[in-house]
Amino acid sequence: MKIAAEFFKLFADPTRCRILHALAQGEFCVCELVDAIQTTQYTVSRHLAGLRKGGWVMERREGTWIYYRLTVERKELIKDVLGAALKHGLDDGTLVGDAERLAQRLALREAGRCVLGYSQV
Amino acid sequence: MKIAAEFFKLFADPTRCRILHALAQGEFCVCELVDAIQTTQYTVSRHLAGLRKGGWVMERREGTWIYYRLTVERKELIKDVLGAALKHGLDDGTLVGDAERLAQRLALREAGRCVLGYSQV
DNA sequence: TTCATATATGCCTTAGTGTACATATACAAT
DNA sequence: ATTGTATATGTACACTAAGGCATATATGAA
Repeated sequence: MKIAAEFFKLFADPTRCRILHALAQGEFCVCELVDAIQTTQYTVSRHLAGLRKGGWVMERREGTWIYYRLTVERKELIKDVLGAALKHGLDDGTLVGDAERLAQRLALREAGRCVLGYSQV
Repeated sequence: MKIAAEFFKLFADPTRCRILHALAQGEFCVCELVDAIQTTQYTVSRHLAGLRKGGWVMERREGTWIYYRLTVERKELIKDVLGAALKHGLDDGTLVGDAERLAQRLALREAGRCVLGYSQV
């Protein structure tokens, strides 16, 4: 039973919920997530570390950038559950905003530039 | 955004997850839930109090028994999300066992008897 | 009124968790 | 080597939350 509870715990935190929703739409590097989720780098990194340890996400290095994506085995589960919740209007607009910011970052990625949007050295 | 996180937090605890899954299948009184979930009375009562305050469940008194059920507005949301998770095999058998015990209690209810199965006076 | 059953709750301890700050590591370029 | 960028992590702190224990409340019966 703890399996189910552990699973739902993934979405029980706003930040992690936003990260998972972003990754449910594609592969993103940490700085892109930081920009989209509008939080600090170490917060995102920590959540990703936990998700990685739990086998929910995979990483792929490309230079200094590290791209994260949902693992194949769990991708559908996550998308289905998130979809079921969103179908009932559980998003207050935050996830939509995240998606827009992610789209903007994707444009920058095309230009080969990955600029940190957060102001913390 | 906190709305979604708060919602998923409902299922982030094994006991509460089992209670909600039980209530997703019908209306049950506290002692029936205690028996099915196999925990203490005050634990169930506490969770139900929280769920009531959050507007997730409704109560209906009948003598000394108090029957709880999911509120109409949120019933489908809960069932859909739980269903999506269970579809991917997230139950280790616990929820199935709970359902069986609930069925047994329903038989007792027919006989007009609601006996506490937990041994704590 | 007294007793039995069913449910709720105040208090406490404990475990878990999310974030902030600082720092460390990894890679690329000059 | 040094600098800059991107990411990870050790430590500490604050906060939440779940369960145990005792007790209170509510209803019904004798």
